[in-house]
Amino acid sequence: MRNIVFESELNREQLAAVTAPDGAVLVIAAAGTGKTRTLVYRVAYLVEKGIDSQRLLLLTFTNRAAAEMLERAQGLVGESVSGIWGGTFHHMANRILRRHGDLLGYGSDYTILDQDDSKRLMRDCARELKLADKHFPKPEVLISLSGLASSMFRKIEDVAKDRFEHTSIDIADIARVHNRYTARKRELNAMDFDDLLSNGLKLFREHSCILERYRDKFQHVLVDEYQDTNYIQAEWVDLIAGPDGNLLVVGDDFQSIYSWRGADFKNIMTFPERYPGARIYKLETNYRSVPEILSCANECIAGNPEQFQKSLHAVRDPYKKPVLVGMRDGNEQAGFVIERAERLRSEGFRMSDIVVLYRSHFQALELQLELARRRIPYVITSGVRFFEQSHIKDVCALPRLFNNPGDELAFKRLLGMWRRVGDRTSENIWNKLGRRCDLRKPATRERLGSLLPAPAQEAWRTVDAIADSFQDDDLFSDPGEIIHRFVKGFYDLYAMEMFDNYNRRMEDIQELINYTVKFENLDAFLNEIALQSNLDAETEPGLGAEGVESIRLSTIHQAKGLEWRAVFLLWLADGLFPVSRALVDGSESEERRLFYVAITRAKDELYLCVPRIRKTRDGGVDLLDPSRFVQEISPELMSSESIHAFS
DNA sequence: GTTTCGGTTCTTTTT
DNA sequence: GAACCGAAAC
Repeated sequence: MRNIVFESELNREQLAAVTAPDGAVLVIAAAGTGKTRTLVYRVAYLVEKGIDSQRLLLLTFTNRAAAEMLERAQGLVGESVSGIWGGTFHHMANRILRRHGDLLGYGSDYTILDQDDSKRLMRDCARELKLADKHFPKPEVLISLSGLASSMFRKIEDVAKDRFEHTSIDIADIARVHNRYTARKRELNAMDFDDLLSNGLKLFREHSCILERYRDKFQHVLVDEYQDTNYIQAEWVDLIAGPDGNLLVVGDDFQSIYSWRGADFKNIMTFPERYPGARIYKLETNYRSVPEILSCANECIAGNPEQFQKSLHAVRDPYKKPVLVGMRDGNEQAGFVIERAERLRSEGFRMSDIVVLYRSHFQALELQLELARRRIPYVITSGVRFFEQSHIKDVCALPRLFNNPGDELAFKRLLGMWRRVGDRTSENIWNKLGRRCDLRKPATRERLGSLLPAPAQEAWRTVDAIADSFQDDDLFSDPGEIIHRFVKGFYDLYAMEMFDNYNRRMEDIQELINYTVKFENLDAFLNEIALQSNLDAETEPGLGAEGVESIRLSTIHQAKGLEWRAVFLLWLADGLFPVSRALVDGSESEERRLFYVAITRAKDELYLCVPRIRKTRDGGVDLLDPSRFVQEISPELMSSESIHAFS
């Protein structure tokens, strides 16, 4: 362990927060003020003070944030932080529920429904109740209602009423689907993401002995991005820390961009009331951005007068103003970004110093095409998450079923790939097998074979052979080997027939197999992938799959907490950003916070792209107004450019 | 009765 | 792309 001189490695604001005495601590950390640094040094400080790292709990919102913090902490104090419990709220809840879920009536082998699973399940419930017509809310909407109900501890009827008060939607129908969905999850011994949190809370509320155990275990609780906590998460943190516990939370109300999933920045605002003795520290010295960018950010904050006003103090030297770029359409925008990125590169920027940010995934389409055409390497944090792609879920079905013979969804997914087996057939067979299917038992496999229609026999034989070979090798708990043999024996051919981009998908699967090496057994692997959204979160930022320096393309949400030397912000037009929906449902101020998050990602250069027209689906064009967020910034704070590539 | 196929439509943000 | 829908095929 190297000798850390806290006084010289931190500024006054940071040092005060890092060395804060025990008890409740609130750190208000504006963008770019060294929030992560502060948390990491706090961990180091506690460890140096002699706190056993196993008695630290570090909660974050993303896997990436957790990984980064643990890594940096390890860099500071070495292996002595290896025992720290660090991860997302969902991870921690899962870890605890695996151990004590039986108290809530869950088997310890419960499955976690990812977004795709929940959506399908919800869709099936709606169909079952004959509520799946055009005018009924879509599964995603129903999921989010259920989630809001659970994360705000409100009745589904009330949540639905807020949303559908003046429509023809029958609230009772929503409740019926919701109840069916809840019942189905129980039947499946499954939890969706919201259940992990609400059951985590329920466990603590109803079983004080368990709560005591964890409260004793964790001497210090640290929470990152506290402004994004929802009701449940805040309550859960309150419980595990205890009223007199050592709880340090870090956040910035102005970076609260998750209210649509229940986050409530009142949690951070009311923290001092809930912890009357709490010490409050503010970090306002911004090390990241040049003053010109910060001036724009500060004007943006003023757009939300109902929020706590703050100003970022710059320490960097003046450089140049953010650039407001007017262009005709998406193609010109793509052309501009590429042309300017190349120029930046010739000025000494690395490709990984550059990011392109946008409100919604589809807004990156034209740019992606253009980058691909010109063979410029880029990485994108894609809309479809790695582990939710159909081919990945396909090859995980068999390992899942080996691991948990009661996993109905995995069973149906597996059989669904076989010829002439669809929803109905797999449902019937599942019932005939007694609603579980232990493929490790030869007798079960034989029974399954006898129930299948003739065209599916061939696929069954390969699975039978795989299971058989494992009997000898005792490889049932090696996920990589299961997937490998499944692909070799069946999926390879299947994928070739099914997908036109067969090659790319097989590369993904190979990557998945490599990824399994990290895990000791099947259970650990399956547990992880349910809560992991992307593989590339693990790889070096700025590097593509082959380790090539690349430009990153990302939604603003996914860029939170990160920084780049140059930021391009696309589609700054009213209706696109802010999205039109936000303007009717009153979330304009959240969009403005999102805009703030976007511009504060930039260290040196910021390009605000404002296209004037957009092609509509039917081949016409939409005239766009520049985003109100851009118009709110005083013109003299920006320099203007206009692109006329084709005129 | 089920599955498969071919055409059409849509795309906010994440664990 | 992928989810959905209706029509054709098993």
